[in-house]
Amino acid sequence: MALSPTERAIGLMRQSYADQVYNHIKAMILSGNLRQGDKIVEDKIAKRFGVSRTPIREALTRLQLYGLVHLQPRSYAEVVTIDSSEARDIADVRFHLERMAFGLLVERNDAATIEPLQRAAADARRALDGGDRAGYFEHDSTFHIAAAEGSGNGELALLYRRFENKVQLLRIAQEVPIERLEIYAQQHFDLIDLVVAGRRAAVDELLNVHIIHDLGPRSAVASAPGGYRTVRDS
Amino acid sequence: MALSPTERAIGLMRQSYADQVYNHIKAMILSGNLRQGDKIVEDKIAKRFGVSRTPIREALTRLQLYGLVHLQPRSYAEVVTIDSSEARDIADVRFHLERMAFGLLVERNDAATIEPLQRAAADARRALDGGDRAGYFEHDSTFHIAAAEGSGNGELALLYRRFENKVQLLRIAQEVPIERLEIYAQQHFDLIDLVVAGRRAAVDELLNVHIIHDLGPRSAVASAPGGYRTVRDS
DNA sequence: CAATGGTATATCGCATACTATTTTCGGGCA
DNA sequence: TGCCCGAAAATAGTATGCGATATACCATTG
Repeated sequence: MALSPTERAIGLMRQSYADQVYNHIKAMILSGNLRQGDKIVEDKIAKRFGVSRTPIREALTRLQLYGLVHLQPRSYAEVVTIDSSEARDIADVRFHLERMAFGLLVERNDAATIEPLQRAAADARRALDGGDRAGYFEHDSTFHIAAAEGSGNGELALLYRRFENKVQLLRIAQEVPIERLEIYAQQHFDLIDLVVAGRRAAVDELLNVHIIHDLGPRSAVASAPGGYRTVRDS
Repeated sequence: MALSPTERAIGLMRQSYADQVYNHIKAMILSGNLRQGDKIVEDKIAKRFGVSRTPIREALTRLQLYGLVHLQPRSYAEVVTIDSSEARDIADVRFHLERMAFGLLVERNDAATIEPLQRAAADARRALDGGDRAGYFEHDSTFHIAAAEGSGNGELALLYRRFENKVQLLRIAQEVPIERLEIYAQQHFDLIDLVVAGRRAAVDELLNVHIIHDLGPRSAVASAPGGYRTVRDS
């Protein structure tokens, strides 16, 4: 894994080993190659990547702070396991963060800001039509992250991007049936339409449906008049 | 800083050096001993603490992820500087997180959950009366963290505790005049009263005033009927 | 005197080695 | 047979050293 002469000659600043390892392990977790509860041993990974434990440890520290791995002091690390109660909590927090993001999107009412959402929504549908489940999840993430980014609030974007890791982990574990994914894919378009129409209350309601879906009752937003039924009914 | 025989004999599991250093630097930043933009050099800190750079680096990595320091690759680290635009963003995000927390508190309507808030509010007032500015900030933090903890949503509590670091950093930097702190201290009690009274809309409005205060216009929550004027007017 | 370039210094990134703790596992004992 | 204990293995925590890169400083030139 040492730097090749070519790489050095080109001189483009490569990522640090810690960065690369971080991205790789994260991808392994979020793609399901590493499952919840799987043991992670620094030495093993170090040998696998051909680097020392030092950058591995840094990567694991970051993964811990992003909530993807659990570091047991003096013992080994594990991929976090999310029980159903935590899943509820995550969905609730996510709902509130996204409500903020979409609220700002409605206020901005800017076509250029919406464009990445449309692209992601379209990509997600295409992936689903092609039976590419992992691809769908990818674009689903992109859609929601684009909303946070488009809000214009950098802190929200930052917070959401981090939080989204856990959401993705959850998505993997839940094994949602394909028919439900179809519904989600459609709701992305519906959300965009409602944002463009400036129907803030309806956006909130649909977001609640989209995010909390069937995790059971708790913390629903109060139903607003003129809520979400079929889109384009206004 | 090596472990004394006594410490080892007692056998109480001490924190790792990395933990201790993390806590110490964090405290230095949040107490104003380290100011925004101050240079942080691993080797210097290592020598100061009498440990090697390894645990220092781990601590700095964590501080970076909590948004308190900025790590410049291959160069030295700095305490983050928050400009006024970021300050706005932070306040906005904080408002939305706290609105969620207090909303759940209202729903729970549980005296035992409220108790820590009352204690923190009282402590804050006492500190302020005693002219203990740092003490006030401490208890102010405790109050809001207690709200997040009391929400019953573990993820929210986690997220908020992390986010609160930046809020505290901001508090230090802003040098809010003492008269304003007086107002904040009172608002803590008002918030509790509104929560107990179950007046959710009024809680939202007061939270907005309490958190966004005078940072300029943006993202205010819609004023609800029967909003916040003087407390106990219901 | 300002701008530019080059060299010295400061500082980090990573590898390696050692230590301390935890975990595992097998054998003796009730 | 089941359990406890101890030794061995596994594993993380920390120290140290070297090499790479960024920063700072100074000289040279226009």
